[in-house]
Amino acid sequence: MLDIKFIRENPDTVREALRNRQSNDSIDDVLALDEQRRALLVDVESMKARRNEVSKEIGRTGEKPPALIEEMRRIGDHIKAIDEQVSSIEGEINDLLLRIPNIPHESVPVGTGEEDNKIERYWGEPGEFDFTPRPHWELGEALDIIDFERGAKLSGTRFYVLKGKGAHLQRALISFMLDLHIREHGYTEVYPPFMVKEECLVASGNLPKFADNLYRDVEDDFWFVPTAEVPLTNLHRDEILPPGSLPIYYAAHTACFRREKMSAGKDTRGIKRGHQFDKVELYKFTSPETSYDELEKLVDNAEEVCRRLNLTYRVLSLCTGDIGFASAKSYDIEMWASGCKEWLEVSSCSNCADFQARRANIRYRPEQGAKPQFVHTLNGSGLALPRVMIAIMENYQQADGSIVVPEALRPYTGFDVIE
RNA sequence: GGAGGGAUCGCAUAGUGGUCUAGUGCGGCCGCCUGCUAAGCGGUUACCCUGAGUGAUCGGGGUCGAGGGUUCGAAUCCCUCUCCCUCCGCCA
Repeated sequence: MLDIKFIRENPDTVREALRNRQSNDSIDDVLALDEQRRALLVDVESMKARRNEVSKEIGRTGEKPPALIEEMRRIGDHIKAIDEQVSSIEGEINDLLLRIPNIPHESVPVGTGEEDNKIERYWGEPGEFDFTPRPHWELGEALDIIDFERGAKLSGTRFYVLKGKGAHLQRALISFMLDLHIREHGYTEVYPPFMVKEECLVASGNLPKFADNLYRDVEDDFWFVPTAEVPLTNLHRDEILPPGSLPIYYAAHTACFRREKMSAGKDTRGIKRGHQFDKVELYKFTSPETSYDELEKLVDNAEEVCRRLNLTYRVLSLCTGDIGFASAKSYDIEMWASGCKEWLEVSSCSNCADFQARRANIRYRPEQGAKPQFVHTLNGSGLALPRVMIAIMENYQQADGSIVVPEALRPYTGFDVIE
């Protein structure tokens, strides 16, 4: 969330940021409430000061003049009443702040939607085929490595079963990606819970606004993670990291669970958008000074996966109208898929600056004795499994319907071709 | 799921209604002393909100797991919750 002090002091900057995001949010209410709150505080705190003074005096002397006790009783009632007002106003302020999106970084292109995203670079060429390349759902069924029918039997629409070499290929990809990031890019592997408490999703920015894309267990207040970003953000919640601890790099493989209600009917074919999918996530805690450099490195770490797999991709810088709620700046990586002939989003890499850190109360001490500051948090997929599976299947397919396994994965699969 | 015990300043502990402005030890930091180191001595040691000031700063409020309650006054008494530990049950 945004700092109320920053909003108070820079209302026009915030309003412009909201406009650029195509957001209807207003900061007028929050500013008015903030002013009310501070006025009440001045009032109630002077009463508390008086009460403390008298209590101390009674303690010291042991005398209890009835008139004074009577005054204190009245002051006590006033304090209680105003405290209740303050906490109710603080609740309102907080509710409002939690729904205001992050301010885009100055380097983010201004635009209204997807069409204004800026293409930063391309890598590789769309493959040439001397036959008509088939979409992955046809290949997957023919090779008996994806079972859509039984997936639906078990769990309904948007579920599938990976089988045989299909399941093995995904597992190989996961190990390959994790090993790359851990051995060569300096990340620490993390295996987090897949179910977390509500407060974790507030900290990450998924709640209160995006509850309709989340699965939950009401009885025990467990929410299924929509991405490993959620538990990773919360790893250091309510901590002050000691000097010298930044940057911290984490990589985690988890399943991700999403309702995808908003996009009902969209992308129902194949494995592009399921309710459950696996992802290797990259996450960084950094100082504010380095976070934008760290974002570039993070994107490059994710791109390296594409390059090692020899899969054609492009990188987009998302415009103000398209970046996520918590993000100050985001790059998407899209892989070309020859069968369905589209660019598939396999990674979204974001610098959330101090937006999540403020919600999660994650700070660091720049040096011994210095004041704590909010860290910057960054996240990016490295990468999302199903769409990489699609790209491999469709781009590495042969005329006979078999699929060649990318060189880099063979140590992990033990087979060179799926046929 | 049942029974019991616990949560205090970075760590360890003291504190059972007012002199707690939370003590002490360890660790950390600064200084002194001493050829060096160690020891010793002295000082220091959290976070949030808010008011005044251009500012270094100064004042006020709050925080003893969280939230409520009793009281003029709560680390301390009462209630609810969370987490940890021990035992029993169940279980991969």
